[in-house]
Amino acid sequence: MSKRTTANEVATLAGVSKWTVIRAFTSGASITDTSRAKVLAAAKKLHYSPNLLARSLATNLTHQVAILVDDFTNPHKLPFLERLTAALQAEGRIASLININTANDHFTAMLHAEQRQVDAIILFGSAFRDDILRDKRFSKSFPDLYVLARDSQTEIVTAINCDTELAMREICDYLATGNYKSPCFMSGPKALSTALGRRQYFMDFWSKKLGREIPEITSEQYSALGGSQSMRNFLELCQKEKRLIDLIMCENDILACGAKDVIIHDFGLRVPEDIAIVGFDNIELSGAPPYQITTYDQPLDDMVSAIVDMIIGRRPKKPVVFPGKLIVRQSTQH
Amino acid sequence: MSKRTTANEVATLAGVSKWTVIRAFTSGASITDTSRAKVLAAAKKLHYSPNLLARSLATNLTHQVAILVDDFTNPHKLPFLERLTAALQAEGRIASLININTANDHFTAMLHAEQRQVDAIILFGSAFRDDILRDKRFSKSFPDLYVLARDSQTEIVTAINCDTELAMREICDYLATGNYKSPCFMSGPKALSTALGRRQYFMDFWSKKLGREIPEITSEQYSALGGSQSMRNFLELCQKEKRLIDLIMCENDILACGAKDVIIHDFGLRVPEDIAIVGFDNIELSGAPPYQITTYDQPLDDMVSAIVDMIIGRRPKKPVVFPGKLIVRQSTQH
DNA sequence: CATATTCTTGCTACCGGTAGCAAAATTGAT
DNA sequence: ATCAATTTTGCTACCGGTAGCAAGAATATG
Repeated sequence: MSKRTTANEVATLAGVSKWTVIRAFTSGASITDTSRAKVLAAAKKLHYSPNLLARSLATNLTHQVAILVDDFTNPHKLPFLERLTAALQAEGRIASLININTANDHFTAMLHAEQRQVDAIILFGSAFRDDILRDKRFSKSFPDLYVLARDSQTEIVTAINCDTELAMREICDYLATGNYKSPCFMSGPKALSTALGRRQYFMDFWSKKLGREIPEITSEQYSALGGSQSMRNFLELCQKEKRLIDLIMCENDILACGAKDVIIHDFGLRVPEDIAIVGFDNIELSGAPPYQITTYDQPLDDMVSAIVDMIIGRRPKKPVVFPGKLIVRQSTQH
Repeated sequence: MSKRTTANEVATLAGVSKWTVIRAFTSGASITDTSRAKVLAAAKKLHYSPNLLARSLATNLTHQVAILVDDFTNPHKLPFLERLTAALQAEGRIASLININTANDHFTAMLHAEQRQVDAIILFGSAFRDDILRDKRFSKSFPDLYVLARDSQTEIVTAINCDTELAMREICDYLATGNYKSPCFMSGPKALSTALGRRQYFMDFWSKKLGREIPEITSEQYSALGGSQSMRNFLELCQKEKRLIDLIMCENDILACGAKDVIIHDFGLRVPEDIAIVGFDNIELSGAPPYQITTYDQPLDDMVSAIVDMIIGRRPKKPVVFPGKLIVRQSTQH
């Protein structure tokens, strides 16, 4: 790669010192209009723009934010990424997307981000166990840590989330009006999904109401295929044991869509007459004609604004939850 | 943010010079095992790791790659991003995700990436008109430019794509065995989609075969909703004019899925008996039970490997196309 | 018009590394 | 043990900016 133009070169052409050049590119700097005009003309001619790398090194501020994602199968990630990048860019920040599915374990990925001096790290996925965050190999100079769309008990990270408690109460209270006898919950990859808290509330609510244990299904991953697979296994088991369920709540919409495919196409059952379905997230697909899943809309914009405001220091850095909105669709008409 | 440990501090603790510390962290550097051990022990104690920012400034190599995306509504983006980030990370590169939907126009976004000294810029979206890339404001020191999953006539960029010509020939030859009388093409946002070449081949093929113009529908954006909207408008027009179509090829799967929703649910038509549907990309959804769209599988891994190999210099930087694979599903059974 | 005040400009030192040369230390051959 | 060859280590200069001080220029005050 050929070298970029530097402030020194512009300075020579404009007949000033390099510091004057820099001042012309620093808002609020003390410089006369004459000098600035001279510099800007020279800069334009040479296609100069300040080297952000050098600036970052000197200021110890990169204006880069790392987003760590481990789950690319859930389409819900896309609108989040869209708004997050847009909001960060609007504040002059740039997002690095770090995939932590591969050999790169979480620790390595975070260390890598830290080596690049990012101003903040956003954990945006499902598999962040709190103990990983407590790794003693992390130095105290670690960038600010945020968890998006997930709860966390760790004081090291700041969790920005939809109000799970409220959401689940709204969902369960609504479902309670529907006379369901055999509800069931489908969670994502074990261990990880606990951080979502949705499962816990649902189980508690229904076991208390019905006075018995509520069955639980686990999906290997947050994807339609994962949801289909575990739904199929479970329904086969049900057939064998001659029992039935009449309601399934899935940890999120993409699992719910996968589950509905199997209920309808593999088992010829009706939704909601035989089995009602509830999801979470309100992804576009859940509203598509073949799915029509009752779900809960996460306040995406609020969450994104909050995290960005905290990162740029416009808002105190502390955990926050936002209320979402219950979306009732055909999958639970009663 | 508290400061990171520097090589100098480690040097003091280990009783060597800072250059020896650096050497301990540089593979292939000349250093005795004794010194390295001393340094590594001190480094561990102080949680030291080299500052990649400073390194980048000195070497003029950031190992950062910018991915510019303008279209977050197509779920096809997600698997691409997953593999791309994984492949880049495997080579020690990190990806910056730049959203160019917002006020940030393309030029600004590219300039921004250039200011951050990225080693390469990957244009991964649909709205990159070749004339934008020719902007004279770009200096010659601009990073390498790649276009992923799209063709380009500009010599400035290196296009990595699925073989459109071959793909469309396979699709059209297959469809030609099906006795369709009134085919129709749905493209994405005007102007932009021309670069995809899919439309052109399809139109040429069928207008030649049938000896008349083939109608074309345009969707405002690459999304299920966009596909639904334009399909609805078109079918309403068809009803009014008392004409019909029996085949629609959509520029990609997400449009096809949206189109199918409308055909089935809004108009009560059957697929494929009344209208057959073809998509492109082979996204997961196109294989889901309610959709079952005949499509064309893009060789994702080949494309990603190629672009990463070019970026790291393991493969000559020149345009390349890879063959994909026709996937016939229920939406075109004949 | 002289002097005090303010604004603008240039300067040194620094951010934390890298490159490559020179001195010091080690190794090997005689 | 001596000297040459090789390896290791430390050094200066540099990457392209920023911070903040001091000198110089412009403006305000008496």
